[in-house]
Amino acid sequence: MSDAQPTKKTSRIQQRNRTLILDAALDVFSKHGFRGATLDQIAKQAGLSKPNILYYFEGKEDIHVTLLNHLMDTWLDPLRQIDPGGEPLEEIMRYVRLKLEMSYEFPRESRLFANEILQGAPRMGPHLETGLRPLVDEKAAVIQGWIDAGKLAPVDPRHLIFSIWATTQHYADFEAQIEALMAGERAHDGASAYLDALFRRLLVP
Amino acid sequence: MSDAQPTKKTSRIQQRNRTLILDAALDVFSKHGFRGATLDQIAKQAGLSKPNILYYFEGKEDIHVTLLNHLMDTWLDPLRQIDPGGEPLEEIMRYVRLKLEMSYEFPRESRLFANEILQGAPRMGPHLETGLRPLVDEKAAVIQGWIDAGKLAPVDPRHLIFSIWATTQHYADFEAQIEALMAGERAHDGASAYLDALFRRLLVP
Amino acid sequence: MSDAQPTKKTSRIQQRNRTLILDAALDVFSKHGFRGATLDQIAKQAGLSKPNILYYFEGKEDIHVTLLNHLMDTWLDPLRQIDPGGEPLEEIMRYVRLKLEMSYEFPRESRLFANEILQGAPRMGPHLETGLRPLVDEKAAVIQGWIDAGKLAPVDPRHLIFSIWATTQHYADFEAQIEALMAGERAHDGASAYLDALFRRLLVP
Amino acid sequence: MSDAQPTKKTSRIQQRNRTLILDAALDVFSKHGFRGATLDQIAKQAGLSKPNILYYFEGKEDIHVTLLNHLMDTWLDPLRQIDPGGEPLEEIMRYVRLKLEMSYEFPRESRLFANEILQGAPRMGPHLETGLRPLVDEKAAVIQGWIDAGKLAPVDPRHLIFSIWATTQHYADFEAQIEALMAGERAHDGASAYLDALFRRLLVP
DNA sequence: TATGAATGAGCTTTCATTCAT
DNA sequence: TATGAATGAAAGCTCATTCAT
Repeated sequence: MSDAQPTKKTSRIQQRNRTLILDAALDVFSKHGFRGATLDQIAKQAGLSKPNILYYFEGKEDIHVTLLNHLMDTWLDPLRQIDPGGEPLEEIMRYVRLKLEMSYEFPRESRLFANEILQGAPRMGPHLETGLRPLVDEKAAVIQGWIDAGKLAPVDPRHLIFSIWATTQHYADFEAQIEALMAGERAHDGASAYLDALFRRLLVP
Repeated sequence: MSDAQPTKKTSRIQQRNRTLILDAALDVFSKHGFRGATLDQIAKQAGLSKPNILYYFEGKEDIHVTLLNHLMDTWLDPLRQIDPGGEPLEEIMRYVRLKLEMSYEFPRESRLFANEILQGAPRMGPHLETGLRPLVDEKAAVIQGWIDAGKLAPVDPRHLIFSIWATTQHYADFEAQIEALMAGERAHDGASAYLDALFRRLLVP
Repeated sequence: MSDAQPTKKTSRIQQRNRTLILDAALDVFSKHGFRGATLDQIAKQAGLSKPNILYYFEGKEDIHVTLLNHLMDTWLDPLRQIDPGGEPLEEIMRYVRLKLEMSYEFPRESRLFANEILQGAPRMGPHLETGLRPLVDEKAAVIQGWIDAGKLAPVDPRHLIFSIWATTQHYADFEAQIEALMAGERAHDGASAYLDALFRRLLVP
Repeated sequence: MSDAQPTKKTSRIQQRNRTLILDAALDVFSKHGFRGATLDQIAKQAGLSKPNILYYFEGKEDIHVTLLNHLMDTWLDPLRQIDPGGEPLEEIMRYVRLKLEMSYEFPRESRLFANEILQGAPRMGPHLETGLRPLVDEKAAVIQGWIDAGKLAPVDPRHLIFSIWATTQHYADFEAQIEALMAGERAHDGASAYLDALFRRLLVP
């Protein structure tokens, strides 16, 4: 009835609702894990009815997988930005800095990811093998090249990457513990200086 | 030693079954998180009936809390062993080594703990504030003393501890990811050498 | 009157199902007591699925409490109707008659109530103290006034009320026993005449 | 081994334990009803282990039935004592007095019985029909005889008996309600005088 | 006699999902 | 699009009863 344009291309409202749902789901999944989260919680947080949630997504798992897919893209962006033509030490240090900032700005994303890996990545599908691995291989080779060229101290590039992930994401993933141990202090400032020293001393040739 | 007074009368079979249950529960909880774990899984893995599980423990939460209590003790042992009278750099490096070994030998414990912290530590009760914090405060002071005495390079002791936890536990907690990225290689050997270098270079004055 | 504002929006079907459930629950609770009743029985009797029952009520206890709340209102109505301005003896005798009729018309309600009181009224909450007591105090005072005015023989008004409750509700609460002792005879007619004599002779000054 | 007399005649300890169990069960059953009571509660209250309870009785129902059997005997004793050769009015009034005393001295028994009847007497078996009924028939005939002889006012003997039961047992069965309505006052004294008046006025010819 | 240990059946409740509109 | 209504499956837990000693 009426002019009804071919509405197949996801209307404004559709886009808005999908976003609402994903944001609510990110909150809930990152807080309670996949099994601990309920559609009721997500629906309530999104301000939509439960069946309406399932109009936009095929099920609980679909929401989770969609979140992980979106996440992987932005999550790996800093790593992609490591420039083979840049100044080696500064490229790495910038990566550390970016990852730490992401940990503070997107702790929910960090925890969602941590939850998934912690449980054996049952819903990551091929992402680790076909998405992450080639990128890590590529950047590890870049770093190895820098080391071979004497621009960086000789360290295992993969373990270097792991330790950057571990130390930066730790501030998001283990926030409950850090809060309990730092009380009032904001951990942020100290972390930034500390990690800068940690990796700089490791890597100066 | 060994005259076994009839104290609390936990019979042989009781002790055996409690151990069976706790071991099975450690498996299941560390794999699926608290909410994701079911008594059925635990019972099956323990080879006992579900009501029998509840004969030994008051409920799902009781099992989980018991595990966490047991865990905290052994988990913090390496930190307790840092000897204020020892050689500073070697005390720290031994701590790193011990933590990494625990990560390899007790990955389930590490993941159980990570799961709990990740979700805001809802069942850790007073452990973080009254158990962990004093210990960390104490050891941070020891390290600060060493730094003040010029025995270690000046770094924030708390962030140092966090980074040791993060990097060592990472090999247990993110094992799924590491497996995907290291393929055949055993991460262990490389990690040991890498972390030794990472922290040694940071700390030599 | 009747323009039906969209107040709380209890739809037709909702109202119907809530009524179905409450009626089924009245049956089951009055027959087996709170603990003896099961949601399965209620669901079956109501013709609904068990989870659907819990869509309308928060749980077994909620159903029971709702029934008791509804009940108290109608149950005390005859007592409320005792008119301080009426003819004393006839007011009392009408109360006896009404209570006996309720006992025959609503035996399930009587038994539900009896079950609850018999077990110490654990789910009646404040009803006895704040709902029933003031009403009884008030009516007892009215009766005492009549006695003081010489309109009724001097008796303790509270015990009078108790005995009216006891004798009338007995025909509902102890129906199983009465059936066994009266065989074919309908107890109703006899009861009506008997109680009329019992209380009339007591109260004529 | 040793002299071992033929132990089939229930030893001292057996008798003691059966009594312990029955007393505990009376407490628990009268408080929570049959379904609401658990063997655990009974065992704890009796100070015996659960399996030991089942050594003395065949099951939960057996305990309950045993209690009811014991009960019926003593419960009907006052009715049996009504003496056809006695002074009619005083015989009845003594019965009222005895029943009221039992209500105060054995409220648990009264409630156990009330619970059972209230739920349709599913475990009373033939007691009502073959135990109670003949006795009531007999005593109703006695009373009728007294009425026919002009010794008592003409009332229906069965309803008279019902009302005596109802009014006296009410003080035990509805104790929770009475407490709430009488607050501090002991209901006992008032009840005795009130019921004496109630039935005396009814019955004087 | 007595009891730790064990369990099948059943209970209330939760939850992802579907139905009907 | 949107949502009240409905449900099968499964969860945690209880309990009368049995087993084994």
